[in-house]
Amino acid sequence: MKIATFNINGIKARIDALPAWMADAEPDVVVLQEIKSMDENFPSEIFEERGYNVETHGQKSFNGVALLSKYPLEDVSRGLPGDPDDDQARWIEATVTGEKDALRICGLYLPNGNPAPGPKFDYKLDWMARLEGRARALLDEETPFLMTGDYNIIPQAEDAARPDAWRDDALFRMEARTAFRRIVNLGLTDAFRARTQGPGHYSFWDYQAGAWNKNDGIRIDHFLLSPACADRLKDCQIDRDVRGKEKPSDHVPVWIELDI
DNA sequence: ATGCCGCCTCATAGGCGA
Repeated sequence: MKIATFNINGIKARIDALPAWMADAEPDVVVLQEIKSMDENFPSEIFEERGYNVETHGQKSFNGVALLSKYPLEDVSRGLPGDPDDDQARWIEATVTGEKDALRICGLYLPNGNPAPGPKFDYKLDWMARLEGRARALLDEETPFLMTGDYNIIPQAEDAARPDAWRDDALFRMEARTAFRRIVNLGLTDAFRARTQGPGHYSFWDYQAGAWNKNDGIRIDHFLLSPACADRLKDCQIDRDVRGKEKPSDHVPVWIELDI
């Protein structure tokens, strides 16, 4: 089962590039972030015509996550538990069943948190505490699971071309990295780092200042796998070439292959 | 020190992103 995550930075702007990449990559499941669309305006038909089931959790103008899956999407749940006043659309989860086992797939768009310090950074840290709570709850269940999406976290210096430039940024500040590390340390596996070590692997390049041409990127789109899920990991890759194509998002897809 | 670029919208300027 091939599962991909992709922050598309607006479904309307990626109406050609997203299906083009999917036709090439042939993922079984796609976890989308920043659809920037309300549910009723998401062009589900485009994907349904290609054999995907579609579940969205959208909002107007900002944020928004979605699941596209060739397998049925069961027990769909929207919104990260822990704060009934949080109306930002950043979390969706569903169960898919492969040939061997069921898998709980959680799609997330973690808050950016800039400027830091400040209320937006506080919201990011609060959100990460809730994410840790959800991870703990899922670990108590029997179903293997993964949590994937745009984490807006640079885990280590090797995950940025210019780590010094990010030192005080909400994506790299110690409080944010520590919160991420605390979640991983529950027993989850960073799928990319389970397969590939060393610097120079990025999933985001800013539109500004020629970042792509200079390969001035950061790795902020991640797969965290539960122990039972990590046992099924066959591969994890970043589709970096997508950044150089026509009208790209500033993020590229990251995908895993699971024997499940 | 800031903007760079590109997304969005009760748009044509301003908020947001990373």
